[in-house]
Amino acid sequence: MASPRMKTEQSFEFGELSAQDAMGSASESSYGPPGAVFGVSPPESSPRGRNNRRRDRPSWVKVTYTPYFDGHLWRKYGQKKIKDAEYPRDNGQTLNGLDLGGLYFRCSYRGDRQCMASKLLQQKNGDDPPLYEVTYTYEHTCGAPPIPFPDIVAEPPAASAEGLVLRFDSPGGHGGDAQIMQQQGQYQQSTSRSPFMMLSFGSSCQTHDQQQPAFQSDLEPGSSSSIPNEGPPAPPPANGDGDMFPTWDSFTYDFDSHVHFGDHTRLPYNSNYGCDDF
DNA sequence: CTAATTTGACCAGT
DNA sequence: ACTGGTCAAATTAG
Repeated sequence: MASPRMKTEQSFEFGELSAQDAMGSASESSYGPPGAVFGVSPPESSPRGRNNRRRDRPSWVKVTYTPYFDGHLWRKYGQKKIKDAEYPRDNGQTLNGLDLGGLYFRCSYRGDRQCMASKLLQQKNGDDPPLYEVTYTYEHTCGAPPIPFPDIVAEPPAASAEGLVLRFDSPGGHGGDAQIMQQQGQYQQSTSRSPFMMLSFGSSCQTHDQQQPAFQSDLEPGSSSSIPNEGPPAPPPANGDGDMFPTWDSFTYDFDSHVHFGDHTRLPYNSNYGCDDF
């Protein structure tokens, strides 16, 4: 074959979406595009850009400490050193000795469900617990509900302590709480392959039924953001079934005392395996 | 063996 | 022309 590249990408257009979340400040973040319109036609047209100009693509930014834990399974499909990126990635570490400023991920179900959700990770600062800016593009159309995860409470190292204490509180009492002492720039790596931070918790992943038609998200329990998607904004905590968490992607950063982010996910993008393993 | 990750190249958008 | 974003082949890990 002489066709080296055959790309079949998205092609629907959106009005205009810009990152209005956690812009430069880790005060709040949302997983779902604040004003995005979902449920658009599937991709089927110009291969790589045409109707879906980069500018027209729905995207929203999220600042988090756990870019890899957002409740969805991602597959890395590329990385690029962004010119403006000052920080390569994890605590100054490089991937295979490579300095990169952006990691590109796409939904693992893209091939199966034509889910074109993707995200771009960019380290925001070089702090000890590096802050990442995650630029999400397109909503998840795979229908895969975000994987429940306990709330994470990151407390800054004590006056004399050097480690970072991460507390995983389970909202619904899923028995998912653990304390991880993170030593200076020493994340626990699961596999020799994944250069990213991986934390192991003893939380049991719930068998998330596929009742969720489509992934939902909300900013905060208090602010009823209007997501023109469907269904009410994340219902109360997993009181009964535990389908979803209230603040799935809410994340509050308190420099005053501690970091609070309900950014839950289960496993690193490392694999496709869902919670069925737990 | 299968699947995911890595890496360089290519293409599109700005 | 440059940068960013995506793909696809190769490699590695599980």
